[in-house]
Amino acid sequence: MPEGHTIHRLALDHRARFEGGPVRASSPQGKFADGAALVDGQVMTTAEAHGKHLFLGFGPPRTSDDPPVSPPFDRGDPHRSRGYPHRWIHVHLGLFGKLGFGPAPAPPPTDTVRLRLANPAAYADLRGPTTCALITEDEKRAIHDRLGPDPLRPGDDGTRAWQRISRSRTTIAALLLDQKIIAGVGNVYRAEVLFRHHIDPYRPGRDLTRTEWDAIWSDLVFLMAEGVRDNRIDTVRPEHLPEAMGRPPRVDDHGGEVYVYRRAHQDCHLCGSEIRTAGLAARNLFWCPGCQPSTGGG
DNA sequence: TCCTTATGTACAA
DNA sequence: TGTACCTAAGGAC
Repeated sequence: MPEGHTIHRLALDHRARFEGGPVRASSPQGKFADGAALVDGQVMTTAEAHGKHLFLGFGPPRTSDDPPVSPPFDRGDPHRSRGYPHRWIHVHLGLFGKLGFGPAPAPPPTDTVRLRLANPAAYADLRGPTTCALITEDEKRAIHDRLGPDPLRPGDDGTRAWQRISRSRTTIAALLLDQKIIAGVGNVYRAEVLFRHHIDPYRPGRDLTRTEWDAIWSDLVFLMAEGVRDNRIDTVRPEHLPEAMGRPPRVDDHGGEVYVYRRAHQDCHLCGSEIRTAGLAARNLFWCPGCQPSTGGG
């Protein structure tokens, strides 16, 4: 169930359990056997996310022969300043991938576990990723270079995205899923943020105003940070929650409250119109024709 | 037990 | 635009 918030949360969860100590790595499924063998016994130096991409950093353990490391060179990561090739495991969950954590002792893995990481206290099992590969620092940089700004990355802002959106004839719904333009937004946040800002998903990017885009960006910063904190997507404002409006809560396998995502043919919580759905670029789009009217001309 | 579906992406034609 | 890829859950039989 991965949009950007999931991946940033996974980076935090890896750091909490593994950062700074040696980790055992294995690939019970076998498809990542070579990569797992290369990082087995190394120290996880950090874990970070950009959009839906997860990067787990590894370096050799320090020994008593190693010189002490002093700031500012360690940057919290002595292994990267000692001339060793620092390695990364690049993970992309795709549509089906999952990462599950548990306390030690780890149970016997099933044969779908692509990568198991373990230390004396915890384990993590990766299943079904679209990508799990060992990469270099240069290869990692290339991935960052082809991704747009991420609402969850400190220091990123929406300006770079706006430069492309404001010149594009492509619909805003398609642009929001284009990871080169903005990284981390998936099908749920796309549908929900357009609803929250009353924007017709079919409007061309260049018909948005700067003010509208800035509001969308800052709303994504807010919503996705909440998503990291709660580990789920909730997009309904307090005054529109089931308790506030006296309607039954959503019964669904995703948990969070939403306005339009996967609510096709149901009534809009706010205006009562029937929520619509349509295929757009091989994904299901959801919107409310009442709250997100086409602005004419298009 | 089979079929469908899913919060994703890449590549071919 | 279509299709391939990866997994698991839920529903229909």
